[in-house]
Amino acid sequence: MTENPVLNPGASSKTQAERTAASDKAMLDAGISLLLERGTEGTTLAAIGERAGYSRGLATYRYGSKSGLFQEISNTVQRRWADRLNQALGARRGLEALVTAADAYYEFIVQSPRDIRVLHILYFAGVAPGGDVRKQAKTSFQAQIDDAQRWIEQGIEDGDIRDDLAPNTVATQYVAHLAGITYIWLLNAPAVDLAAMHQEFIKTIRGRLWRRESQLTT
Amino acid sequence: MTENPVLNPGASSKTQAERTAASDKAMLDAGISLLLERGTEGTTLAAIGERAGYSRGLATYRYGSKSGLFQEISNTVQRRWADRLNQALGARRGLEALVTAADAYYEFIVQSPRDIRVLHILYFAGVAPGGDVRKQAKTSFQAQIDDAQRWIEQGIEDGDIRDDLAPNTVATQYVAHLAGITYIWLLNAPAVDLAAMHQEFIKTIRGRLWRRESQLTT
DNA sequence: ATCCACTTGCTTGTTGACAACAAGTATATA
DNA sequence: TATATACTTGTTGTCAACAAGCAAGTGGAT
Repeated sequence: MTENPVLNPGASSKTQAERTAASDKAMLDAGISLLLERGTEGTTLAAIGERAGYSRGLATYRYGSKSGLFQEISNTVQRRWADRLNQALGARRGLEALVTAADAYYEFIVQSPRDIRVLHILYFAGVAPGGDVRKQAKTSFQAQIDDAQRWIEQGIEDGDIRDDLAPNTVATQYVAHLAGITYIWLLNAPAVDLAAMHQEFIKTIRGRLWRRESQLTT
Repeated sequence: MTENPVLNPGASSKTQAERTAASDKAMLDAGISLLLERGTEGTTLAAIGERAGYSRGLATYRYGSKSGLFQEISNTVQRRWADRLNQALGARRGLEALVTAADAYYEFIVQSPRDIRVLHILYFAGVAPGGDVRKQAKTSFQAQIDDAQRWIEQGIEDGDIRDDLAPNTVATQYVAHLAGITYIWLLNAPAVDLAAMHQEFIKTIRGRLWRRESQLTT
C-alpha cells in the first residue's frame, strides 16, 4: 500500500532537461529489460516506473499509454540499428551493399542481442491487428525492402547482378529471409547456428544474383 | 447489466457430447474471428463467449484461461494445415518433397488465408517470453525443420540434391524463408505479390539445391 | 542577487475493463 | 429420482488510463 519512499534517485540539483533525460533513459532501459523478461503482456507500466526508480505512474504520464512506450522503445532501438547499418554501408552499392547489410545485421545480432530481441518481440507482436506498433513494423520493413530493391537495381545497372530478376520480388525475399531467421532464432536460439546460417545466406545471395550464373539457373 | 436473454441457440434436445461439440466449434470460430479483427490484446474472453451465442463466462470455463483458448485455436488450425500437407506430399521425398511442401503452403495461404493469419498472429506473438503459445510455436517450427532436413538428406541419398550442404542449415533456412514471407505478407498483404514470391522461391530451391549446380556455385 | 509567478516533472487517488475463480442454475444421463 | 455435466452469474484482484495534486526548476521584475 505505501509507495516507494526513496524516489528520484539522482534528482539533486538538476536542470529540467537533465531530469527528463535521466528518467527517460532509466524508463526505456527498464522497459527493455522487462520486455525481455516477461514479454509485452507480462510487462506493466507500474513495474517499469518502479524498476526505473520512480513511481508507478511515471511511465503512463510520460508515454501516455503502454503502446506509446513500446513505440518509443522500438524507435530507439531501430535508430541504433539504422546508424550501424549506414556506417557499415559507406558508399557501397549493388551486390556489395546487399552482402554488407547482411553482414552488418549478423554482427548486430551477435553484439547487441538484447536490442534485436526487443525490437523483434515488438515487431512480431505487431502483426496482430489493432496494435500501434504495427505501423512502425510495416514502415520499417517496407523501408528495408525499398533499400534492398534499390541496391538490386544498382547492381543490375552496374552489371554485377543478373538482369532477368524482378528487383522487388528478390528484395522482399531478402528481407523476409532475414526476418524469418530472426524469428526462428528468437524462438529457439540454442538450436540455431547463426554463423552457419549467415554464411550460407551470403553464398545464396552471391550464387543466385551474380551475373555469371544467369545463363545456368533459369 | 442484464446479460443476454437468448442463450444456447440450438440447445433443444441434444446429447451432452453434441452440446459441447456445438459450443466448442462456435467458440473457436468466434475466437478466430475476434483474433483477426482485434488481435490477441483486443480480444476478450467475454466477447468470445457472447459472440458464440453463450454467456460471458463460458470461454473461461471451457478453456481455463485466455492462453488456454489460444493454444486450442492454434492446435486446431495447425492440424488443418498438417492434414493438407500430408495429403499433398503423398509418398514424395527428397527435392520433390521440398517443392511440394512449398507449393502446398502457397495454396493453403491462398485458399485459407484466415487460418494462416490467425495461426501466425498467435505464433509470432509467441516469440515473447512468458507466453504459453511459445512452446507450441517452437515445437511446430522445429518439426517443420526436422521434416525439411529429412527430405534434404533423402535427396542427397537419392542423388537429386548436392551433397556439399549442411542439411540442418538449409532446412532451417527453408522454414525461416517461408515464415519470413508470411510475416511480411501479414504486415502488408496488398504490397506483396505472393505468387511471384512463391515462384521465385521454388526457383531458388531448385537452383541452389539441385545436384547439377554443385560444381558451379560453391 | 532575491523574491515571486509560472511552468514542468513527478506522484497519488480513482475508475472501468478484464481474467480468473467460486458458487449457483439448468439440462442430460443412469 | 439422483447425479453428473453444461452453462451462467457473482465476485475479486490486477492493470491501463486519467485526474488532481505536490515538488522542483525557470524566468522576469525589482
